[in-house]
Amino acid sequence: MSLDERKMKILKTIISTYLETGEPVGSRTIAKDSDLHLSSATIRNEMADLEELGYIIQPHTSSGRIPSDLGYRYYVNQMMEEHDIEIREKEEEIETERQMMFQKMDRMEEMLKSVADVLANDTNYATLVSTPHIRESKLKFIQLSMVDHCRMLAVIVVGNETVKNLLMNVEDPLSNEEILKLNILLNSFLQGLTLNEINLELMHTMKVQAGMHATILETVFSGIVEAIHEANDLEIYTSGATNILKYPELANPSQTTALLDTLVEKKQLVKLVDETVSDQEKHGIQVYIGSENQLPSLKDCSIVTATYDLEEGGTGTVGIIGPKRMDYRKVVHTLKNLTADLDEIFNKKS
Amino acid sequence: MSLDERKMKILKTIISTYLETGEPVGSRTIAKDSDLHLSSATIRNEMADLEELGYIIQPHTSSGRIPSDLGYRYYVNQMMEEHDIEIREKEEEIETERQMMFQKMDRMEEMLKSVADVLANDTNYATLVSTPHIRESKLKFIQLSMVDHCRMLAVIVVGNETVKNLLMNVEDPLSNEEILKLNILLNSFLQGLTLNEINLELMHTMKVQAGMHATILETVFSGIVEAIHEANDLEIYTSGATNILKYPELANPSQTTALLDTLVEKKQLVKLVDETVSDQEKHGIQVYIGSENQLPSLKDCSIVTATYDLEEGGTGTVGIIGPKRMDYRKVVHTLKNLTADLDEIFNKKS
DNA sequence: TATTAGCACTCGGATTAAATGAGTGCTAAT
DNA sequence: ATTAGCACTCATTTAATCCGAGTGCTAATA
Repeated sequence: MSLDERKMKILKTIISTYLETGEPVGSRTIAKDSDLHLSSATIRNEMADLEELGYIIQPHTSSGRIPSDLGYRYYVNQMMEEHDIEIREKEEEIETERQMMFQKMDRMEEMLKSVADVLANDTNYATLVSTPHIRESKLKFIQLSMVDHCRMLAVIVVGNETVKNLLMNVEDPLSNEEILKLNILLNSFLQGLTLNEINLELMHTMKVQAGMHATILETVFSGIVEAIHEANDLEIYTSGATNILKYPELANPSQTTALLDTLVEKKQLVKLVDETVSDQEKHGIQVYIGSENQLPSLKDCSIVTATYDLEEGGTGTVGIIGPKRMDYRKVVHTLKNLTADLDEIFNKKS
Repeated sequence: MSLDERKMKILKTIISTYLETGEPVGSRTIAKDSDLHLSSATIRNEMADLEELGYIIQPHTSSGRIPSDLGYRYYVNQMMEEHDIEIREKEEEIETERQMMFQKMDRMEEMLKSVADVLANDTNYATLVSTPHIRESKLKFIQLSMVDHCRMLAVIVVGNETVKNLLMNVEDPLSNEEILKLNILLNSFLQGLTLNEINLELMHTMKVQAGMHATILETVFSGIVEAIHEANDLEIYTSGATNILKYPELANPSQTTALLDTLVEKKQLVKLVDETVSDQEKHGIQVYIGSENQLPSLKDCSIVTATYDLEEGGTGTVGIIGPKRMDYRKVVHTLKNLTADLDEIFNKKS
């Protein structure tokens, strides 16, 4: 026994009906709704087969069937193969709204936050956006300057976007020439280096040349370490976490706490993002159904992720987290558009 | 009929019992627990009086009593008057833990985030921490510099802590002398000014002096506006939002969404913080019980807030949000200590 | 051989009924 | 002024019952 044409059709109907209603689907419903004209009895036989094959599940004897993870998986794979998804609803509106969103923001951080917000609003699921993850950032530029007579500011530019500021107190103010010297020293030695390439020997040489200002260098060095770490670390923004409470199957009190916790406290989500980045294919869109993802607290959810790219080689992630019966078509479509837009923005902007 | 000694004693017992158990308190319980030796019948009479006076409530005929908002209010006021609260449990441990927390952080932002986290962990309530709110920040220092041949970096220092960076593309690179000139121009005109004091006329004069680089000034100006706004805007960090699910009286599905939403999405919380700042007294500790606070979604919660001060005149808020039957003693005590520590840190550090 | 009609059976969920017990208010006695 | 006693209330628990959507199986049909 295998998946013939008719079984596939029935399976599809079961799943899409279940996506809409969230209730187990019975044989009668299908007999009426599907266009193949069969009696409920025949459908029942087929459903028994589908259950044996592992695509659907009966929550209890004498209830309709719901899709198993395998069933969802089949459905999603099928869907991804259809060469293009042509949902066009209100495309223009949405497009202009997005433009607005993008225009207003100048700092990437702010923009990504608002991407998460808008997305959560649009879809009614929880959303997740990570900052681009850059393998190994290089030091681009350093500048010291006196802000007032007892405080010095160090500005450190890493990679292409990250800027780190460091305010430090100094006992006696440095003259303009001294500052200038230090700046030249710092930039000529360090520009273009990664964290690994700044070694003890180099640091020693520099300190010798800096003479009496060696202590300042110390502070600057630790600032550099932090700046580079910061640039490498990925930040995660989430939004719409409470949306999941809208789906009764997820709102059961015992799990809901753990679920919300993972979404709000974020730390665990890093795993998800890492996973995403490592196995990308098909337009960078990934679908994780139920326990296909790493986090046990999300085992009753599905997660759809997409990646966007920075031209410098960084890769960020956008994800949607919802119930297993989420509207995959819409979600995939939305994410595709969104990441396309993001790609464009980041490349135009550079 | 008024609050005599005995009624007060009974009221206190009712409230503190209810704080522990969360269950309505009946007359028998009190007859046994309180040290005044009365029969349950007498207590019942007194309780009827207390109810008439508005201090307690009967959820339904024939159940015990629970405190009304007024009752809580009485209890809290009473408690605040007792000159000092002497909970000493594990004081040293906690103290060292705090030291750790403070040491590791250098950036204020990071530190405040972790304050919220630790606090939420310690208390099992939701917490809120706002960055200091400074009335009217002044521009302290501006510096332009070329990062590479086509990009210019503007560093803008506002108030005492906030630093804003602005990366912009320029068609043709400026020479060192030109940059130097612009820097002198900017600082000599703008240093020490607030947003109001930078007017059109001033801007015009500067543009004339800048000659061909007027367009750069434009960008810098809008950067300044943003930087000052950023410094004035208060940021709010929350943590432990899901803690509220631990209290059954708050976990009812219909309210819980709104509740979590306010905590997670933060925007509304600004109101709370504003309120706090405006009416502070008694060590800056404020207790808002039930609908005493502005936000309808928090009407079944109590909120305890405290303020900490920056020496430059900024004021930040730390708050705890929990069920009305929260452990007020502990919370007030914790907040007092915490803000004392924060004050110390910020003043030592400066 | 594939499909269908018919029927007995299952079982979760909703509805109803009764039992429980913590707690009250009131009255009469101390 | 206090207390013992009693009738009454009402949320909560438990059990009993009903309902109906849905199934699996069998025998009839095309």
